[in-house]
Amino acid sequence: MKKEGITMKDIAREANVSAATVSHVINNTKHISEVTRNKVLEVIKRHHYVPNSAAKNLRQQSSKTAGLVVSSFPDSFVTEMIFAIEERAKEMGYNLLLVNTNEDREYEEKTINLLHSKQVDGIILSPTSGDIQYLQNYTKDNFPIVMLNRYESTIKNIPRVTGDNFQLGYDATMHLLQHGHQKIGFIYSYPNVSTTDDRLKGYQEALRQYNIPYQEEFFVQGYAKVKGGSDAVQDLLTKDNQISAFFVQNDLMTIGAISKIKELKLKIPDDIALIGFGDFSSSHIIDPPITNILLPPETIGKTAFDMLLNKINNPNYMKHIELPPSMIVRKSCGC
Amino acid sequence: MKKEGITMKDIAREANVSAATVSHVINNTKHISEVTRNKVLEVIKRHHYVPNSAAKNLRQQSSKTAGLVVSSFPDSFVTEMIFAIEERAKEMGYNLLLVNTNEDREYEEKTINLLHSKQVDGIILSPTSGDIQYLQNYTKDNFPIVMLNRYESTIKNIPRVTGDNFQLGYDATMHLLQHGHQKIGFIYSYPNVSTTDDRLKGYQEALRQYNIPYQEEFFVQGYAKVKGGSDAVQDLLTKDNQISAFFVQNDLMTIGAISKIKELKLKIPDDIALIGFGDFSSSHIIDPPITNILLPPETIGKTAFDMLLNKINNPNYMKHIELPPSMIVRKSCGC
DNA sequence: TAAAATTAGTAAAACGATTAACTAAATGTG
DNA sequence: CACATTTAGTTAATCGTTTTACTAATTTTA
Repeated sequence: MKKEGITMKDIAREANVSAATVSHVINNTKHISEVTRNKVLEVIKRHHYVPNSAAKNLRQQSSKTAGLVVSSFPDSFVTEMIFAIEERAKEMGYNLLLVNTNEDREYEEKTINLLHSKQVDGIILSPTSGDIQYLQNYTKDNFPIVMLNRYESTIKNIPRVTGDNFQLGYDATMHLLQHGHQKIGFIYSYPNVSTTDDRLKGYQEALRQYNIPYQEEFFVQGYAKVKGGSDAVQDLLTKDNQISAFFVQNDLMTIGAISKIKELKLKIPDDIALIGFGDFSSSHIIDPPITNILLPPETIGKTAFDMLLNKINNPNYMKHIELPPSMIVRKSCGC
Repeated sequence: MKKEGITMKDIAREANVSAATVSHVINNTKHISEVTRNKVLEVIKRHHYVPNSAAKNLRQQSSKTAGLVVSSFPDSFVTEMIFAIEERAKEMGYNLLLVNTNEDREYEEKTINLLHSKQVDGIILSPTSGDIQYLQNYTKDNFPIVMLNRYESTIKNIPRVTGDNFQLGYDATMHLLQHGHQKIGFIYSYPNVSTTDDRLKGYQEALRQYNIPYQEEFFVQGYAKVKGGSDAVQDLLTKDNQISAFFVQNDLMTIGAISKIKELKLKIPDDIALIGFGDFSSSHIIDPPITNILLPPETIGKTAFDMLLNKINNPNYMKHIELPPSMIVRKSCGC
């Protein structure tokens, strides 16, 4: 499709000025007399002229566009982060190119390449698991990248904002331990990512303080949807029917877990206690209301964008930000 | 930030060929001998060279990027549509520039301008309420736009995919009427948009068939979040405590509505029946499980992208697609 | 009033690809 | 062998801006 649009030259001709003048009027890059300026603006308005930004980008080597690469999608925590980033980008006059890699490392690398070639000014990346050393190709050229929510511990030179997932795992587990639970199932969806790893470390540390040995079979993976939560509960209870509590790592799985527990005619929190991650909106009307431990998606999102902006404006910018978790105590934990 | 990247010329020089040859190798636009091709590819690989797409776009007048402009965000129906569109775009080799207008008409218009100037190949738009005649500036130049989910009835020449919201309103209302309800509250969030209007017409038509006069005060607006749902319920029950059923237009509001109903110590469905829109994942574990009427977000999303592609490839493409609603009957309706 | 400084605008060279039109060498054909 | 065709690659124009370096006219200054 050829879009034979109006160009700056056309505007210039019609306003009897040079293209340079039109450009200066549009960008306020030089003082142009009131009369000329108005003449130009009038022609622009009349034709609904908007400058071609491919040309502009090409010339300026910048696009006022940022890439946002997430590794998974419809879980309310991620959605809200995306929303916050979009909002912040908008405020700052940026656009956002959104890509979901679906936890595919290969695709992630291709995406970063593509976005880079699209002249985005920087990328916010929530990495998949797996080796992301390829990122060093970009960072060594100082191409601005910041890591969102997850990080890769071997890569130190990329700014990042994450939650304090160690603390999160620790707090949630501690809370359940304090209620007297000894066998606590840990249900997660993505292996080998910092969020899971750190929460597990927190979980282990809490157990250690209670002198309870860590049992690997209580650390169970499931598909990050409702079904995954149900299956994980089933799996865990089959392994050991003494398990009396679950700590579930995302909202859909939490729903699945509850649904399975109810299906098994077990009572929450009397037979099984439960803490879920993230404050999804239905938590408080579910019976019993769910106790959640959470991180602030909006803050994480906005911070990520601000970091990216800093990195764009200052190649030496470097910071690792870790936000603390908080807990909304309702009934499912046994309180 | 200047990114002094490697250009095609650099690759050409190093491979001892012309830039044209490099381009041909990359794009397979001309037969190049095996030996030259490999030489070029080797140099490209060695430098991690990726063509500058600002230049490419400028030259080709196309960007393989589509704009996606939504009017609101974190409600699972919209999220899933976005997800589906992103997925389809990816399959088709497109990228997506995502903007949320937050129901702001002015901003919507600015956004369309901006995206247009960014050389997107087309735009998928879920319009705000209000006058969108400005779109005609684009359609008359055959700039590809398709309307998603909502439409504006005065604009006929833009392809669109929506749900059959008349049927949806009709079916939901009918269902409640069949359970003997006479006074049914209709809780919505966005006025003057086709989705609301059409559902209302369906609601009215159903009432008409039962010879029940339409009462405008049962048609109540609320903020599209949990709180909005609670407030609307409160508002309606204050107006008329004979109201025995609610039809709620989005997931978060449904949750708010339930929460308020429970707070008032009313039983669902005995005292108050309820049908919500959209199949959010917690519907079935809420007590009682919620009856939902819904539209298929994935189908709508994918269809929208396919339509856009059609429109991009054929300026005369024109179609209005309307997808039928379906109902998931659980307990909250009184079944 | 002559020189200097300011103002208002322009010409033309980028930016980095694609692609139509061309050339030169190699191969095929009668 | 002479001519046509195919193959492999190149040259240079082009896309639509921005921006540096320039000019010409006007105003200020001494």
